[in-house]
Amino acid sequence: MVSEITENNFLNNLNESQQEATLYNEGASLIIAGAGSGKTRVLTYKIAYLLTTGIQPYRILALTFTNKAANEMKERIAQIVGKKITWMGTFHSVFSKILRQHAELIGFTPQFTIYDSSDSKSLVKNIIKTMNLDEKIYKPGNILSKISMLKNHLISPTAYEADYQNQQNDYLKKIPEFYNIYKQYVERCKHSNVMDFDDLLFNTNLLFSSFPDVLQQYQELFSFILIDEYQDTNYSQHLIVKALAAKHQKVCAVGDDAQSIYSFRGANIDNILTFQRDFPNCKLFKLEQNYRSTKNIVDAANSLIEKNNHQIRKTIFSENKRGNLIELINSYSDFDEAASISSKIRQILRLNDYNYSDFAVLYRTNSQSRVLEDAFRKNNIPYKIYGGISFYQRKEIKDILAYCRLTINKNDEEALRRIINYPARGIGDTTQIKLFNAAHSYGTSVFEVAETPTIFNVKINSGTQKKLLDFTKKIEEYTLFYQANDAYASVEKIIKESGIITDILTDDTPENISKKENIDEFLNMVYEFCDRKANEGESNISLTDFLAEVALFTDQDNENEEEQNKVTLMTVHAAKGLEFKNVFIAGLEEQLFPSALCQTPSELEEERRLLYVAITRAEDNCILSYAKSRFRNGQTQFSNPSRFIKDIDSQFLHQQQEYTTFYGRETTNTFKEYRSHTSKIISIHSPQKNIETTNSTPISTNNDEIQVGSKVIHALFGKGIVVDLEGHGDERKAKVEFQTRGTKQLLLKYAKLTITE
DNA sequence: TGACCGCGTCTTTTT
DNA sequence: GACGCGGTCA
Repeated sequence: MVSEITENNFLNNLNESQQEATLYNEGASLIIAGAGSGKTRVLTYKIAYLLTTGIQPYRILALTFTNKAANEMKERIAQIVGKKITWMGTFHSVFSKILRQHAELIGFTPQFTIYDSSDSKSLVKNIIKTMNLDEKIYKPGNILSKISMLKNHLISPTAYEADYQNQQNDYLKKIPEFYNIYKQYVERCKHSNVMDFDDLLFNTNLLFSSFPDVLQQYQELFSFILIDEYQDTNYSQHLIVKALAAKHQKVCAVGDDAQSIYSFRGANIDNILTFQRDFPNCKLFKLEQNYRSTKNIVDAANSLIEKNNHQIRKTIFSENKRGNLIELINSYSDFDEAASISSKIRQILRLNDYNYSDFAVLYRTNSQSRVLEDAFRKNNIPYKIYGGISFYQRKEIKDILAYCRLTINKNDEEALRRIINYPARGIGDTTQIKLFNAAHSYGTSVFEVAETPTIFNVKINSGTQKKLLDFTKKIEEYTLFYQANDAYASVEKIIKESGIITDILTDDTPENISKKENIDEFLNMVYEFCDRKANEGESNISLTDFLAEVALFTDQDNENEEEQNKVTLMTVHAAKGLEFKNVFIAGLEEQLFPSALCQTPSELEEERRLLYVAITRAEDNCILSYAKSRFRNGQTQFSNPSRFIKDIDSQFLHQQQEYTTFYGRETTNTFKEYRSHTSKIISIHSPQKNIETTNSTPISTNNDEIQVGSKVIHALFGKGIVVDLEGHGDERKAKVEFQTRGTKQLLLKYAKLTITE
């Protein structure tokens, strides 16, 4: 009865193609949903509709890209049909829950803890160090991303070793020891009863393939599966979906190939195409009407994305009003850019009925936020900032979490390493090395060795032994405590008794005060977590429950209430799925957007998609901006406008008159500095709409032109003469004798030398 | 053992 | 500019 009424009501809110996509539930379907085409709405209504057909809420599996998206969708579904679906969240959070249920089958305990990226990196570093390898050759970051890629393709160390080609390649790349690092990494994670982010997916696949009865249990449980943002899933995730839906084929993937921006994390745009192959009777729906943006914004975005070769062709259109042209601001410096954006925000606010929260400034890299923040503070523009150092990455929070982790999982090596001597308790490097060595040779945990060092033939003096015992006893005490108390009480006890709070309160430097505030905030979050769980009907919310989720939290997940009416600052990646009335995209320059690290055609296409995502966040106004010079990596660098600007059809663009943005003293300095450096460039730029990026003279000299004897200018060291050259490609170094700063070795990749004659 | 300093390195995006 | 590392000194 109730369901019929609601069903009729909510389906009226959908257009024809949205309705078709919502109502088709006989088999597999793929919904290609253009930006702003009401994708979330379709997904929400589809789930709501399924619930009205009698499917139980716990039998729907809905996978989203962020926890936040999941929570919002859950709430909306509850509003529409009054039912709460249980299995909804990110791949990582849903499958970590499932893994806990069956952890023992694959050699873990249900209390396994989760390594975040910095824990993983620290472990890799440690392995490299203990293997006596050179960190310059075996760069932990590179090694880790290679490991991550392998795991995302389900290539275990054993499988890696089995393929002779791999060793051959590593040998050629001069990292022959890679396999051993990978092997050790996996072994040590397992010994530590720990999974990293990729393991959550890898081990789910392992669980399903090794235990068909477990797989079958979930195949039967989930009678319908929906996945959002399919273009950003990786192979490992794709296989999980394939396995779970293999029997009933009731699966619906929603995505937009044009918005695929996570290939660096292993996401594969082709999963969308593979999806159709894996589910042969898959029905394809396209949502092409954009409800979000003005015609100009949609047309401009279309004209940009057309320049990509690799894409599913579709026609996104808008029936909204034409709207304003995309505006293009150019500035002399990043500093000016920030000032221009501030004054532009003020201007739009004056002329229209907007709030601060209707504005967002998007950028390619987090480091760009700094100048913007300064300008906003100066201009009294309230702002909130996402990204950068995550709350959970702050030292004081990680320290507390490490105590918590060790409390429930004594094998968690990175947690132990972090706190065994923090706060300082006289267990120094020498002792620690002895403990770790013994643990590895006896194949036991470091914690166990620390408890009873003599059993493992570790020779330490009685003083140190006493200190170790104090430490392990303390942790054991927390363990007993958490088993009988709730998460809040446990965390509170740990904060108070571990000595962390005492250490921070010893003196009241501003850093310590802020640390104290963060700790209070953290405790508050634990409280809210318990509160929320209690409201959801769970009792005995323990530290394990909290830890199981906290590792997968991100900053976006805990929006503050006070953050209401503020301008949003974030990276384009973080803006995925969001929309704002007015969007600024800052730093549209070569070397920055597209990033200097993206060189191959496919990488450049991803950068272009990234800009497409950025532009399509805008509802009413979209303003692009670039600066001629930018303070980066400790020095002023010059660059040309982004090639992507000329990818946008000029009929949708309005370029502000050149060089109108002068703000304050700093600008004048920058301007002078700029002129003195590049007196040529000023005349190159014609004040026309179309910007010629291809013909403008590059500001820094092509490195190949530099020879021994070349007279050069360096932005910081001034004039000099090249006296020696060595290396090739990115490694190419020049020895330069500067007139006033002596002789320096410079990596040409970074030095940006200019030949003067 | 810990605090501090100076040097060199490296700079993308994040579940 | 920020960070990590290694060396030095108390």
